[in-house]
Amino acid sequence: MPANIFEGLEKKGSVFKDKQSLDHRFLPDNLPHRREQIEAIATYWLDALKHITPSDVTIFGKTGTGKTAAAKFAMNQLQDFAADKEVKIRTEYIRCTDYTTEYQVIARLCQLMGRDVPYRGWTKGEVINAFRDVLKTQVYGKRIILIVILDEIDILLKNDGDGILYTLTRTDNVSILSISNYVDFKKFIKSRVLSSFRDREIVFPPYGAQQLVDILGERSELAFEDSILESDVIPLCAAMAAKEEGDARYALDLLRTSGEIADEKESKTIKGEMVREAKDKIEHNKVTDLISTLPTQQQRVLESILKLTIEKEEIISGKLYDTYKELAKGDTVSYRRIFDFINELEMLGIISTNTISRGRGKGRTNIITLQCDKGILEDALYSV
DNA sequence: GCTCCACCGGAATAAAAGGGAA
DNA sequence: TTCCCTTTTATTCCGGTGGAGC
Repeated sequence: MPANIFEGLEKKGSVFKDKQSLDHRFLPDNLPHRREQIEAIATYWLDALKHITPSDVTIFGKTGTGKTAAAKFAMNQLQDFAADKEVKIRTEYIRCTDYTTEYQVIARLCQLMGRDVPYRGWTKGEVINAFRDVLKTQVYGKRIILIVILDEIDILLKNDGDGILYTLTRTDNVSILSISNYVDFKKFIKSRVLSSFRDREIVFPPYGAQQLVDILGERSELAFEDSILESDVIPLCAAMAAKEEGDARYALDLLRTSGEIADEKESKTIKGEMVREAKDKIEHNKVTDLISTLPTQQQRVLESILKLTIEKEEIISGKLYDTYKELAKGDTVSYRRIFDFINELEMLGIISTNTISRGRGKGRTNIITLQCDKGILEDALYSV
């Protein structure tokens, strides 16, 4: 009987020196090709050091363009710089996928600033009052300045309306840095709020293949020992990610997964073919994870879509609902609900829809197409 | 008992584009 | 050919219900 099971596994060795630096949440000391954007943020925030509430700032850009990293980077720099100055600046980061309503965000802010607030039971007004009360705290004889980063704000606005912006913009020592994936997220903001939300916009363009190579290069120095990577690995990861709209997160994922595959195969080096393998694996995991967290009814909808796709039927919304009713056997929700599900599935990128009109007498319809691999979906759906 | 909020569905309204009138 | 009409469904609006934390 061998000793501890971990002992044997630990001895196996690994291509990684520091795997964490390939995590997309890892914040490196240097963000290649984002200096301009970070400086732009810093310029707007300069006011805070003079004790003026900075303008609100909005960052746009697709997934994996470094928005969150740049914002956090700027935030840390500001904190460092302000530390020994006679000005009290607080910066708080909130991801709106974790705090999905105005109430939750405000309550979270109170918590972060040391005021305990219950999750439920209080009215929205009470929480807002508590929040404003905390902000009255004076340091060096002046009020503190609060900079709130609202990451993925489009989710919050879509879910809960623009109340959060209304509240925050009307609190005078608060500045908002919002991060959005979509340029048109302002359509969720009503004009009465928009007038007080005078934001400066910063756009984060997708990374090009060469820029991705630079990023991966820096990270791989942290993550791997020398001469682990074969020369074509990084360019391959970069090229694949560049195709995915310049998504650096995806590029890092590819590199990390390739490394894991190398470990599994007990290979001393990472080869180009492993990147291709990694690509399939990531796709597979993404879909499987996503689907396992979906509510039952939504899975049924997806099942219906899969069934119709396999039968090579053109999927229109009416037919989809029929199929769904068949599959769900009585335990159904209304078409109204399915409509929302379809939207959510589209947001997740599993399906895509195209509404067309068939002309006079035939009306409108939605054509739905599956965006992910049939086989992967089938596995994910029936393996749970 | 109060509030928030996720989930739900009915009803009203908007939209697209082929068909048919001019 | 042009332009408006029709149809059917997409989409929005809005209010109800019930569980959960307090």
